[in-house]
Order: sequence, then C-alpha cells, then structure tokens
Amino acid sequence: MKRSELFTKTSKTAPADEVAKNAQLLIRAGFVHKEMAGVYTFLPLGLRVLKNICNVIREEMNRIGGQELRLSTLQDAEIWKATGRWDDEVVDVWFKTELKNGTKLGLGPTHEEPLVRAAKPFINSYKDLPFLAYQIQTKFRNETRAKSGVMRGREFVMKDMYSFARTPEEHEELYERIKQAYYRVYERLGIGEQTFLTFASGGMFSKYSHEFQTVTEAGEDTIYLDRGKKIAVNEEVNTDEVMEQLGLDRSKLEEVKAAEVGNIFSLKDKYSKPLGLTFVDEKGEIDNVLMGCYGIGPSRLVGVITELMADERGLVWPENIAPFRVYLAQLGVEEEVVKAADELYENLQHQGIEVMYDDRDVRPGEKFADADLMGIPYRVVVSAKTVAANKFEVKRRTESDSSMESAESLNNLLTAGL
RNA sequence: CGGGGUGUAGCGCAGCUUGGUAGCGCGCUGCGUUCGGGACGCAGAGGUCGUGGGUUCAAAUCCCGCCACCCCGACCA
Repeated sequence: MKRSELFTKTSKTAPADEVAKNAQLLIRAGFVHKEMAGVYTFLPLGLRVLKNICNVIREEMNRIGGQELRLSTLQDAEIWKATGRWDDEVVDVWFKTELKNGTKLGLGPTHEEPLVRAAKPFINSYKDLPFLAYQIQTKFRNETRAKSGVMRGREFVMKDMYSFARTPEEHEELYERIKQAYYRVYERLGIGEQTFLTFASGGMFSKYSHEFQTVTEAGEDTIYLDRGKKIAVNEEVNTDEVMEQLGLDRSKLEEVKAAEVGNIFSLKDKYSKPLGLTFVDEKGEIDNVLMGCYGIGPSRLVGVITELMADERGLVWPENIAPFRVYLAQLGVEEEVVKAADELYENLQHQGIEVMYDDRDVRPGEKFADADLMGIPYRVVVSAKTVAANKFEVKRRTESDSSMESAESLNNLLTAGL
C-alpha cells in the first residue's frame, strides 16, 4: 500500500489520558483509536496485525482438527438460566439488553451455553464424538475498571475453542493436544520464550485451570515461575497443596509480573449436564459429554506483544504478524529514484511481500521515524545514492546498521522464511 | 464499587489563585527556501473552554449538580 493513500497519520505525542505503553504507541502510530474506556477501534494498520494474529491461531486450531464456526453475540437469557449463569450475582460482567417486546438478551461474555445448544441436535451417539469447535469473535464483558490499553477492554476479540469428549481419558487427550497447539501459537507469535504454562484458579469453571502467562512488567498478574521446568503458579493458587502436586520448591520460584495470554479449562459435565448434552455409548447407556474450553485473546495479544517488543523509537512487530513486511522509503523525487522505487514496489508485491511504500514528498527523517514507529521489520531505502550504486539499502527494525544489497540479495533476504 | 485526580482547537499544554470575552507548540492550508533521522521563513484556517444550572453589569475563571476520562484498591467468570 502507498503511504500517501493511507488515511491515518502518525503523531509525535500520545493522548494524555493513556498511560499504558501499548495504547500510547498503538495510537501514536495510527493502529488503534480509543472509542471510550476499554473500547478500541482497530484502524487499518492495527487490523492487519490483529488479522495476522488471528490467522496464526486459526491455522493452529485447524491443524489439530478444530472446526471454526461463529456463534451469535446476542444471547438468549433462557439457556444461561439453565446453567445458573444469567444471574448478575453469578456472572457480574453481563451487558444486558432487551427486545422491543421485553425479552431479555445479553451480549455474550463467553459461549459454552449457546454452543452446547447448537451442537445438541447433532450429538446422539458415541460415534458423533469427539470433536473440537472454535470461533474468533468479539466478546463483551462489563468490567468495573478497564485499564492497560487494549489489554483489558470491555469489548475485545477472543478465540474460544470447546472440546467435546466421551471419556475422561479422551478429554485429557484433547486437552493436551490443544495445550501443544497453544505453545505453537505463542512460538509463532514471537513470544514463546517469555510465555509459560501456569497453574491457576479455575474461576467459575473448575477448581483449577492452566493459563499461559507472558512475562512482562505490563502484566496484571503475579506468577511464581520455575524457569528450569518452564512452569509457573499464579499467586491466586500459591498453596502448599499445589506446590506438592506440581512438585515445585517454593524457595526456587521467581516472582514476576505476567499477562495472561491464554486460559484452558476442564469443564467435565458442568454445562453438558444442565443443558442435556448427552450421548448413547457402546453399551446403549446415556452419558454426559465431557467438555473443555480454551481461550486466547488476539486483541490483548496485540497489546502484550507491543509491551514486550517496543523500544524507545516505537513499535516492533515480529515478522509473522507485522502489518507489512517492508517499509519502502523513497528519498527524493528525482525521476530515476521514483522509477526505481516504483519498480521495486511492484516487484515485491508480485512476490507476495507486503509493502508500505512511503511515496510522500517529505524529508527522510520523517520517513525513518515513521518506519520505526510503525515497527515494520524491514526498511528499504531507494535514493539517488542507491540508484547510482544499483543497489538497495536495507535495515532491520531491530538493528541500527543498514546494508547495501543487490536486487537479488534483497530478494533472498525478504523472501527467507516466507 | 471505595479513594484520588483531570476535562480549554485533531494532539500536547498555558490561562483559573486575583472574573473583563482565549493563547502557545505540534499538526493542517498557501507561497518560498530546504532535503539521509520528525527543517525554516512569511501568510492563514481552526475553539459550544465536557455539560446543565446558579452568582454577577460581565464566567474558561467563583458556587452546585451531572457526565466523561485517568490512577490506586476491590473485582476479573
């Protein structure tokens, strides 16, 4: 895309009411716009990142057999009453509304109930199980206090997967398969090194759960980490019982701040039973389906990755999720420079490399500053100097030195890993 | 939800104490000079001073209510 056609702009200053680094940088770079507290609009650049994150997650969920669907946002109170979760005393984050005729509705904060009801007509026999279903959808939670920029909103994007199994053993197998897929997701998103499986409270779902926690000062949770074993314990379940169960030595644990980037739960028959999701087994007997639920917040990940990677010059995106792979800066408006830059832009695009082509007639410093602020992995400069040398100047976002590359070496560099 | 703070141009801020009809920087428009790390000059455009009420000859400024936003805490299925 040509920079001159992008409708958003960058800014040297961040809004005074944003304290969180992720929101400040994402707003300055034109990736998001704050609509109200805890509610952010994803602008073109931010949406590209969000979509890239979603696609990584989608690929990993599909790889393990997940079937993508889309449940409704508007929720019927009746099925939630059946599980006891319509009551504001039980689930206090509901946004509730109603139809013109007075029928009560809610905006989905999670989706166990509707999925169970939607699956019920199709699940009769043990032959219909197991299966995994997931969606990537906007969730609504009426948090009493939104904070930390896009990391804790009232409206956010969530990937929620649900597993349906016949036996505890089968459930465990699915649970483990999904856990491994989660590891691959974080690895591909570039935060694998800092992300740890964490033993945590099960909240309203179960006694315990597993979280995936990314170590960052911007995180809202405190976890106790055993780096050697690569596991951690959330402070909310930092008990002797848990220590023993996990074989951890409290004196060897490191206390760190972390952001929850995933949470997986074993639900057993907690929702299948009240909603009547049963199947007939091989012996002809009726059993409850055993469920699990598995969440990842893509919009929160945008914030977490920002917090983790950004430096003093701005955003830094891992190559897998950057809005563009290359920031092409054309320096000067001489005919041969424009021609060389236009040609490179066309060539890169033909190879499927996404390019932000800064074709504006502005000073070099502004282009460099924008390339850095936006966090694009590679900056390629075309100027009178590079044209004269018949080369291109390349610099990685994370490095300070640039190099002169021939058309061929540039091509090899940029297509590596694609 | 408890405590604290802040609302003035798209963004960052000053003005408020001591009432007299709004200003600076960035950004934006035009012209010119510049051109490898957010240039400079000249000329411009842009504001219901969050909102409603009150006091006053006169309110951005003083008083009261409300709303929004931020921070700390509680909460976080």
